Amino acid sequence: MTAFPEKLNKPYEPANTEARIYKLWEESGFFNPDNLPARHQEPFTIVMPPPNANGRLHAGHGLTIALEDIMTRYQRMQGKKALWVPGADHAGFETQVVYEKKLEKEGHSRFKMDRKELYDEIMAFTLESKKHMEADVKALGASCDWSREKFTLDPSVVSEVQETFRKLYRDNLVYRGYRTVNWCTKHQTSLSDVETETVEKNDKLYYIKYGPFTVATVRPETIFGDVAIAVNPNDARYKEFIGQTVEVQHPEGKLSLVVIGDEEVDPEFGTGALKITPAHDHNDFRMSETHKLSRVEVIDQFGKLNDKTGKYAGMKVAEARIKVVEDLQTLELIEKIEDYAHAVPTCYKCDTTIEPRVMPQWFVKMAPLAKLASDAVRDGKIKFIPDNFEKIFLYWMDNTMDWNISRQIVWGIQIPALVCRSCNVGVLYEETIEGSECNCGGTFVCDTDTFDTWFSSGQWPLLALGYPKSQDLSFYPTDVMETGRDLIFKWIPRMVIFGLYLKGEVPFRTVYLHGMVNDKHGKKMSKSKGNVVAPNELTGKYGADALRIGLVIGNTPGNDIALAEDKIKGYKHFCNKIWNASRFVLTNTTGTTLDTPRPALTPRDEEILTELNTAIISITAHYENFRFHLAGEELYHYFWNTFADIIIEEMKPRLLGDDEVSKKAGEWVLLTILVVNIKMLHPFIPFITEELWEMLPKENKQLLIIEPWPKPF
RNA sequence: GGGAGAUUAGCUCAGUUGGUAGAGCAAUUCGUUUACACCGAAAAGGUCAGAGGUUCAAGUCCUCUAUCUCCCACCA
Repeated sequence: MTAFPEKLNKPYEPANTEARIYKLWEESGFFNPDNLPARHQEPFTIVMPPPNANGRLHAGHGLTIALEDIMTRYQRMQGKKALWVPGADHAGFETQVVYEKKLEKEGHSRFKMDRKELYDEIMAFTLESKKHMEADVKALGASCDWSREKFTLDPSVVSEVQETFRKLYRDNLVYRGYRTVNWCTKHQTSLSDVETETVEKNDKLYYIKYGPFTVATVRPETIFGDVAIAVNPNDARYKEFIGQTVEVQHPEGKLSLVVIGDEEVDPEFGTGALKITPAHDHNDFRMSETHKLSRVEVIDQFGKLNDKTGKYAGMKVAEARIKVVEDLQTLELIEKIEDYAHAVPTCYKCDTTIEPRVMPQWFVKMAPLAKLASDAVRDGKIKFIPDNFEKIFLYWMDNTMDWNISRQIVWGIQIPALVCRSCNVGVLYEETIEGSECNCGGTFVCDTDTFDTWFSSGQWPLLALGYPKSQDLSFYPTDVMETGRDLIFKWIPRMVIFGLYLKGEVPFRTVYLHGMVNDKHGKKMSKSKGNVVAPNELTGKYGADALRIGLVIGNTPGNDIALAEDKIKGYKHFCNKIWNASRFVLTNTTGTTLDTPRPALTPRDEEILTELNTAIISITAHYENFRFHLAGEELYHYFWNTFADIIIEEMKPRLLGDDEVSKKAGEWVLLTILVVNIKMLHPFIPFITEELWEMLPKENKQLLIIEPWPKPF
């Protein structure tokens, strides 16, 4: 009856079993909900946040995969029609940056390459990297349905994303605006607000004598683009000047500037008088709209001063600033210079200071869409775990600005639009033909810009389920969106908005946000610090099971986790404990199988079963309420400290004794507890539990992955 | 300038609805008991940041303070 002992070699070696078990699952087809037994009716759906296809998985992905697989496996065993859709993200700007670095190393530059050539090269690179990423996901034991895998550049996805743009355009929710955008002078593209990072900088605040005023500025080099001086309308010092035109001097000549009164000017700051440069400052730009001011561009796309600046033309901003200040000092126009600490937006990828530029770009009108999302959340249609993220979400939705969705890079989904070469107006590609004439007399040409990555990934829950036609939309709205807490702004709001806008339903009912996975001292992992721990190294060393349970236990939602290798090692010991306890039970209960009816039990046996029931109820409740760290901990302690240390030890004399009745009862109790534990541990440590399940004595046994969840006895 | 989180054993962290503190790792002592030394047994270790308050009862709820971390922010 027992074919197992040879297999139960000691100690447990994950490397020998994981690949084999994963293959077994894949071949069973049970990752695909369509193949599950008929009793699995009610859907449970998670759409995987698509990892970037440009590299391998990092530790944060490990936690994502672990948590989502725990949820999926649990719900599958609970009899749900469980679907977990995997994916891969082309990650537009991110990938382009990765590839540019590669080109730089090889002495190339994307700016010297043909569009198509560059796109094809990045595509080849991405598709190759994608394979490694997928292998990492599989190595972690992810029970996702690979037959439904989507890539954000699949043709069907691309056309649907473009269709969404057309719909927004027709609904007057997307427009081509001529506004200041966040321009990265290194990467030569605009960036959305969430793609910039503000860093504290110590600069100087220059007080410049400016006609009858003294103005305070950190950017004297933009003086050539000044069109006005702004003061607060209630400021008694300057009131009389409002509406007048004053003459001011700068190193290259004189300017006539109108004095405007604007409530936004803080009389307390600096001198209370402010120079207005609409082409190079977000705030000044807005005032220029209110007061109908002209805009004079003096800095070009490379961050150099242009020919409107006389002798400064061609200088970079930093250099020009020094020169202009020197020359102003010579002219005795600098009143004083103060040290000034302030926050400056930079490109989140290269730290280059963002140069605000006025450019024609596509924008999504956020206010009406954000309202859809915040209303849905206020109505309780989406639950946040932990719940304080609801407040953060709502604050952001109530204070949103229009979203710049056009990027001047080739790697991404092209915007289906035509723009006029002379007046820069934009129209839909399908409505107007390339080369036709604009009302202004100019010619329409294809817009070469691509979408912000978050424009496509924002539609991910729908796209992953084959929107708009697929039958898989019966899985929408999905149950859980599990992702890193850093995506609360970048990604979550866009998905809620697009879900509601396109389908009229929220994309998910629960948002579960995990914290960042840091190094063992709680410090952020980074390549430069050399403290990066990759999941594939840890799975190789300790096994995927140990990594999974080690990542989840002791980690509460929303809070960061310190990933100590010793901890993972500790859980490898736990796996070994399970292995050995199972070995003992299996070799000492050969007279009993899982099909043996419940024998007469001793009072102590009944007590043990009552205790087991309590554990089942408690652990199941933890699973149901997303308290996976508690489920894991309780399983750990029940198995080790109660089952192995007490119950098994207590049973030894009975198993070795002559009382056959007592022996049979003991065998039955041990096997029963073992099976319940193997099942309840399965979502955390799927490989070792499936391997052990395979060795359990039972008639007509199927895979553990579809075994029903244990119920109290 | 706003907001969130954290402050519990040497280290990293749990502690779900309030009921006299827990885990992993580390450290101590003992034990080669035929599942497991990737083990077992035993012991040690914390005025739960501080101060008030509510309560029969507070690590857990309320207020304030201190320190740290992170996020958001177009006062030049």
